[in-house]
Amino acid sequence: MILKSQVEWALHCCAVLAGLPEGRYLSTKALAEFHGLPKEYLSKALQSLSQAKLVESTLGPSGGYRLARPASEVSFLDVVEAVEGKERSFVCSNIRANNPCRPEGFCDTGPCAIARIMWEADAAWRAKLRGVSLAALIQTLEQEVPPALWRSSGEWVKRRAG
Amino acid sequence: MILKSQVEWALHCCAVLAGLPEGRYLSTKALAEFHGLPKEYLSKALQSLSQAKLVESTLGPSGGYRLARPASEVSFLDVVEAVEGKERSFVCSNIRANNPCRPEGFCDTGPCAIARIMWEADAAWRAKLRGVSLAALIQTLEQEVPPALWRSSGEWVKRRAG
DNA sequence: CTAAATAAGGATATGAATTGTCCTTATTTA
DNA sequence: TAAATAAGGACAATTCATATCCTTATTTAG
Ligand code: SF4
Ligand code: SF4
Repeated sequence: MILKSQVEWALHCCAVLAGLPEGRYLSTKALAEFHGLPKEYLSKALQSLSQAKLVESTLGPSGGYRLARPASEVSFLDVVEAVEGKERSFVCSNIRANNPCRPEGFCDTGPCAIARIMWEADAAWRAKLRGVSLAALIQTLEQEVPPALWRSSGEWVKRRAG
Repeated sequence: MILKSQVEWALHCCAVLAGLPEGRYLSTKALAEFHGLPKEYLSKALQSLSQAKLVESTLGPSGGYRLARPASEVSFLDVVEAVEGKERSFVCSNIRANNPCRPEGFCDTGPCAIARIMWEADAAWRAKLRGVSLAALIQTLEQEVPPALWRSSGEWVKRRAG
């Protein structure tokens, strides 16, 4: 059960977009270069973010993406679900229905305890992700990333932002 | 990010084994019939449980599996990790190393904030699963499963237990 | 106005993981 | 002694993640 690498890519891209000067856009090409990723495939992840309304896009030279909301109002969960989907990680194939002791036409009432427990764990995972915003991430990164690298990266991004 | 169906199978099998009379074994064949699953493939899941020391096995007629510990001391997490592995769901491919602004030979100190946050969510998921034992599951099931079905299933299992 | 740059997305190829089957071997009990 | 079983190796089928290529419509820069 491994998250797709697009989740990591999307989180990194959102972190960069969150540091963009107000109103500017950053293109797929720039984001791909900055992270050393295949442009065409990264594009799919960005399209997922766009479909989820987390980012806005514009066309043409100086086009690209920007956050559709303040970074404080975009959570990790938003990004993860945009890429990975909202489905729960445990899917019940209802194998209890195969129990040979069941009377004919027996019908279960709702999900069983096993599924409920697995889903509670899933909910705990999502709650944790919901509790962290991109703004909080940026704040942590700013403290942790060496100042020289932080500054040069910021300038690189501004140079490429249309 | 979907858990393999073997997780569901393993949990169901453990639930059945937890209800087994003291000291008896239940075979792969019986477990497969009870759940309507392919015997050969279910066998792989049971082997995982065996390798994780959650169940004990014995050979020959009347052979099969039984829990290696009291049901109160086997958690959902034990079962899930036996089948799905202990690796975290978020893997970091360290794409920050591709940042074109990095000085040559720059070396990061430890995992970044993105990875740490994802791993915290993973830990929350595992904590939830660690908090529920097979004994607790059985108790819930006994309350929820219709008494007639509960009883007939118990008898079916006893008949097949070697 | 024109040409270049871009997002969006369809089609398709590749590789890896999951799911499933089949067979052999060693062991244990009936 | 023979049947039943766990263990596990080999392999096939399917699904999914990853990646590339191409077309289209739109927007801005020049
Ligand atoms: S017992 Fe629960 S997890 Fe298993 S098949 Fe039924 S609903 Fe699904
Ligand atoms: S920023 Fe974090 S998640 Fe991204 S590559 Fe670095 S350590 Fe991994």
